[in-house]
Amino acid sequence: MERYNAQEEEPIWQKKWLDKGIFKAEENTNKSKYYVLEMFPYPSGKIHMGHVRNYTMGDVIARYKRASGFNVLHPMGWDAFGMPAENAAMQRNTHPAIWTYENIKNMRSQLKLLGLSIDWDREIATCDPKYYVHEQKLFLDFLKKDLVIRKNSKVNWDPVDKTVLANEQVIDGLGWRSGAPVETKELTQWFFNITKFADDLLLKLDDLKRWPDKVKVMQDRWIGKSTGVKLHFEINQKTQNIPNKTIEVFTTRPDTLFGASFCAIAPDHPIASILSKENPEIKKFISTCQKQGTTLANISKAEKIGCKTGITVNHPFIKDKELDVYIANFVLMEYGTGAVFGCPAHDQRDLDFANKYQLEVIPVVLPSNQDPKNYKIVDEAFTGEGIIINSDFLNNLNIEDAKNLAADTLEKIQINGRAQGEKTITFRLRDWGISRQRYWGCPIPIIHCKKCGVVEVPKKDLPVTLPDDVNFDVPGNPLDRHATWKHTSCPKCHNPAERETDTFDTFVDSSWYYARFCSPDSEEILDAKAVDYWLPVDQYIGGVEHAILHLLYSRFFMRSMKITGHVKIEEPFDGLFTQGMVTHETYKNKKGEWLFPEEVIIEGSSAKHIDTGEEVVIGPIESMSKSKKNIIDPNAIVSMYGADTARWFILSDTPPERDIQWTDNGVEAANKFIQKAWKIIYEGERISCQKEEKNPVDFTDESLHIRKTTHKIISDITEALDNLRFNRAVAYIYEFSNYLTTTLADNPKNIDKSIAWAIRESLEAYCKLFGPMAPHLAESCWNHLGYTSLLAEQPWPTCDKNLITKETAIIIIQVNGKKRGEIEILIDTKQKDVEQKAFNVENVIKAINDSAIKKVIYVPGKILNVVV
RNA sequence: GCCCCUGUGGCGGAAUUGGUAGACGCGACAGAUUCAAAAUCUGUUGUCUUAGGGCGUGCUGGUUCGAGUCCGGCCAGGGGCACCA
Repeated sequence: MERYNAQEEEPIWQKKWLDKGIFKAEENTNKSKYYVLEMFPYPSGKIHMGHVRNYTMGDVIARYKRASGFNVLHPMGWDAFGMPAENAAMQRNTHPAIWTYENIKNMRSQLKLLGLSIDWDREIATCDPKYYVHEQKLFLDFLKKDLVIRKNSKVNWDPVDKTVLANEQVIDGLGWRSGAPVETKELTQWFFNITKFADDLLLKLDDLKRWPDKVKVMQDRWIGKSTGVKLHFEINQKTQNIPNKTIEVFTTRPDTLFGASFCAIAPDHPIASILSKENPEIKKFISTCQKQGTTLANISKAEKIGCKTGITVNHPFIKDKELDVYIANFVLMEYGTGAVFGCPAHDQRDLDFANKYQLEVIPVVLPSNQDPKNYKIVDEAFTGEGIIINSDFLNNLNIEDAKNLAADTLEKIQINGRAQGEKTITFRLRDWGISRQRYWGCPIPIIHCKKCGVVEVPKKDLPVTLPDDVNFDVPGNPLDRHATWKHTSCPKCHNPAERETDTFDTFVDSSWYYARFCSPDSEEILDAKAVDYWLPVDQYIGGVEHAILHLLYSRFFMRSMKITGHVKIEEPFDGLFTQGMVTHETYKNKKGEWLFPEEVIIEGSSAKHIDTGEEVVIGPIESMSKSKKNIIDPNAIVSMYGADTARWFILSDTPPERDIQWTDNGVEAANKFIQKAWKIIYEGERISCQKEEKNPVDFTDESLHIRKTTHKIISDITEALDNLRFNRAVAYIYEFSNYLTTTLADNPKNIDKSIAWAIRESLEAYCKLFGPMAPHLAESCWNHLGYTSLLAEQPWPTCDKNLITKETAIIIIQVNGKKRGEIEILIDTKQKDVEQKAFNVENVIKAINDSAIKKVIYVPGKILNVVV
């Protein structure tokens, strides 16, 4: 027997699959559809192990579903717009398009080596005008339905480079290239009106039964619905000369109004801006706050600081009570109204603040276990349930009732000709800003005309394509300084006008690509028949890092596309799976420089450098990253062991949602399996009967046992794959391998006919079962079993239920919950008979030891517990 | 600070609705084969033990005939975050 040679075999099968076109999704079929999609890659240049894991999992599902009789759509494309292409252009003086297409070419050929069952005819790249022309059309359709709005928003502005920076280009408040302190600048930008769907996006999370709870919780919190009251505090006009008569605050706790001891506004609140003009102290405080940034979690640990405005406001319920208004670093302009009232007793931030500035702390909610006479709040705010105290007309109510009564009362009080308060629902979700001041993105199909204002590019003039003749010598957006591209005429009045030079956020490209895959060549945005048939995606797979933005934006897009009539449903992804990362040990030399794994030789628990012999420090296991050099190149693994080994390893041992540690031992084990499976088929084929031979009339006990084992494994693996438990499917294959190895060794050539038949049945099932995971090997095995057909076209083995129905069962005998013995019984033996048999077991008699039997619990087919 | 998740042998991890804890793989050890090694194959491998068993799923308390699984409290590790009023 020759060793299985993956390097020789794999290309053969890849070519056969391609030539026969068996992975092409069928257009006209009566079969049920199954749409498998993995998050498409950004063409960075090379595939990495994360891709291998992602696409292997998807491929297993696609192959399994195809074998199970589904019409499978399993496409691939490229999320091809984005900043790295522009960075490459700046660094290497290559055009973003050339760099991107070169990368796509490389990565496509790398992916093809993995033997993925992809319908490559549907490949799309988002930077292709044939793709983005439809995105531009969609944008115009959205615009007509008021799904797009235009408003001001802040951007990071680099004053030296005179360019807008992404968050990741701002390092410690400085521009990444210029090093200049970043300023904020207001620009008029385009937004998708995602907040319009806030309630629906939240509500329908419940219907996503095949999504991980984790992702749903994250989206729930991101949307952040809260019910409360907006109320106007009347400004005491004596205190400051400002135009505002009231400050509007939002609260979810109107029940604690009697405990209010101050008000606070955000540093960028309009009133703060007015005051800062005349008060240098306030101005200084505001700039201190701005330096803190608002995006980092560690600010939550930062000290709560504030600055008195000098303004006071009147308490809505308590006559003559005034509250000082502060500007405070923990109040956010983006949420609610940018102003709060502080009730220190029942909010930790307010309490920290009050303690710092020696403000009143009035408890108004009394926990049930406390005595009102000596109930005090010192440095821990009470946020639990209780009864209202110290609150006039709210006293003795529970929190819920007090909230309602307070809100109702506020609605009845008139102030400046309107109700002082009103019940409101607030979301933390903000509209999606889609304008980017960059070249390598989809142009926004808009023309700005001095006379007509914002004018749409007529659909007949689409696509608005990117000009090729650009350079990146100077910072900033090349579209903005392009000599001719920018200048055009107004479609309405035909006077000179300017193109919008902003391009779309790349999340726009990825918010609808899954729909375009249904009809990638259609002249329409989406082919109605195709999307109605294929959508939703049945199984979507990708990294959990996209749990919020990409998935939420896609859900927004489906809703919007439904409104514009392009699709009929609202949810894009019926099933979602988020896979874990690929990790590896890290290595450093004595100088503290990172080393690649191939530079290191491991000896027991220590390591040394492969060339110098210098001692190497083994660091913690971390997710693979270029910066730490703990990466394994998929290409290297494929060329050394073959794609099946890489695929097999990445599916083994670790549950798919967890991080998997890449180890050399693991790869060796995977490769060992490949060889072992080949050997089993090779040896087994000599013993088994001919293919397609009729099944014998009678089976011996032994041949029946082989059949039973085979069908049990079929059932187990089918269940594992249905639940995406790839690691368990692998374990069952190992179990089957061990069983087959022993069975073959026990049966020399001159065996019983029924055994020869049972062995063939098991061998055929065997390669079909590991087929989705190691598809090339499976084809070679299938071929060795005498078939000229492709295994990829064979149906999934079906489990004969009669063969796995058990006639007998092992019953565990427990005495007081401890195992004392086991007996084998017929499955429907009555409890009385089981007991009788159990009481004859020596160890059981010993354990009972003449004690009185209190109770006997019998779980049929499983356990008998005797309580003494 | 808030939210979420996870703690099982030397390691990765199995264990349906609460019902034999440790499947399967790695590593280690022993043996076979070999001049020798690699590869391969066969065993053993949670722990203590007086060899009858005892103890074992982060710690601790509870529910139960019975808890890795359910409930309370704690500890540790990981992840997310936009201080969300």
